[in-house]
Amino acid sequence: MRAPYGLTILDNCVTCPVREEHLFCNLPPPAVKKLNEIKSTAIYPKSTMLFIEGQQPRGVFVLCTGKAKLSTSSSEGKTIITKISEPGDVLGLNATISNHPYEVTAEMIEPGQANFITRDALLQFLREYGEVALRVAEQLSRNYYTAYEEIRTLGLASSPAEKFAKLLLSWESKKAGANGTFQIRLTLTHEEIAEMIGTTRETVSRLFSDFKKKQLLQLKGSTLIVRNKPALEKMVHP
Amino acid sequence: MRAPYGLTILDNCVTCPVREEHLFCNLPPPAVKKLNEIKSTAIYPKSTMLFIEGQQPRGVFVLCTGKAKLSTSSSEGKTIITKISEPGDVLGLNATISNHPYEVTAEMIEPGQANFITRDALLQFLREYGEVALRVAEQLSRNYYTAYEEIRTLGLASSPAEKFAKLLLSWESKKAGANGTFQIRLTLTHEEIAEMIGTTRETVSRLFSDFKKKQLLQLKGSTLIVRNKPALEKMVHP
DNA sequence: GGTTTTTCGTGATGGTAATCACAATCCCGG
DNA sequence: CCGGGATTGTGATTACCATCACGAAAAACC
Repeated sequence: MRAPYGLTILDNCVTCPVREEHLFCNLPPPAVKKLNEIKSTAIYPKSTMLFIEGQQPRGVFVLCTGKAKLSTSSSEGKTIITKISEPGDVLGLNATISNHPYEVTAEMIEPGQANFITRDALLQFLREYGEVALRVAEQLSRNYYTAYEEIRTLGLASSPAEKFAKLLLSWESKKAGANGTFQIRLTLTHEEIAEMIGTTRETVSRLFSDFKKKQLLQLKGSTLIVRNKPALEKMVHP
Repeated sequence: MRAPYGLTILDNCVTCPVREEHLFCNLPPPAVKKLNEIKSTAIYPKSTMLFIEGQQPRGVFVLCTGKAKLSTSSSEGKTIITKISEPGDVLGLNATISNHPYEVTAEMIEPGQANFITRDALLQFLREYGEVALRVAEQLSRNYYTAYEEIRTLGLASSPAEKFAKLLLSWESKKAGANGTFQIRLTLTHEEIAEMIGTTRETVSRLFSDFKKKQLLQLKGSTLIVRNKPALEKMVHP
């Protein structure tokens, strides 16, 4: 079974091959069966807008492969990226549950597969499987904490350098490293990084230069190597 | 029945004399009865810390009278106020439900009465009355949207003046006004306003001067009169 | 009522990062 | 392999606001 863009469709993708803390993982078999009935799977190319800030919620997307960026914009075109979603994440949950307009725009930045579940089907499903509703509440709560962390970053950090350091550190978990060193694949542009920490593209460029000069950082192709994690941590809590 | 600080204790305060959208209002009588059994009512003087950021959640406070400010601080002492809570608000719900540490500090800024419900009792109560659990999910979702609005304010507004205008406008709902004019009681210090919009006390002082000079604002004692709402709106969406 | 503490107004100064501008590079598609 | 749009590096300039500093005013406290 071949899909466009050279990606293979995963059949059992609602219960993605992902970590167990995710919303639809480790469910009782009947719930999984039902989920598979109401989902619709598709492959989305890069730059696809899954949904746009302000739209009435149609339902949720469960990301199986690829990445999506969540952002919100002002009328003047200024944009902040609030999250880079990864496989296993559920997009649009808040809006769908509360029936408020989507509060963010979700755009694929790496092509990938996602399952869509309509609002009606999801609500019906939740009514049927109460234990999943509880998981939803927990997920909403986690979203809330993420939002709060963003508030702390934007409101409490005093300089772009501090926010940049914080962002770098937040990337560590992905690939556990050793003695104060870790590396990750850098898939974001400077522009996008700027939108994540509320500064300008030029400032991000200069931050990269500075951090390289200070031996905090190293760039090999698209692999970013953090060489001095303790120093970054000192910048965040000065 | 007299309480300290010249306030009268309201007996039926879980179902406060407040608007209907609140968490514990319009419940079926048995639920109300149960609530009255598990709550404990007290009057808190000004400056009381109901709970502090980072503490393990003990339970929720339902504010009946008075006001509380919710804030979060960095290690260097910089503080942002994320919300001024009013009668009817439920404080500490997210932390209590998810059993994460309180993400904010709640401090009374006007003395008032609140009902405390321990975490265990609340969870037990929610298990017993499923329909209330749904209300909780909705409340969590509302909290999330509030947090998101804060992110937009901190991340997208370009100048302190814009944030200040936005804050003033957000105060309108309290007392519906007429033709582009409304007034409110101003109970916050300049310092606190600064912490709400992420700037300094001095800048807030200067903003008040500027806005008065531009006829946007007027101050009579502690009553703040907004004289030109359209102009403020133009500042927010330039 | 007088004293202390908190809050407020306003000037002077400097640093920092936004803005503008343009060249260099990278990267993808044909 | 080549061309063109996207991305990145970096200098020069400037505006804006944080910071410091201090006195005045207001509020809280005995």
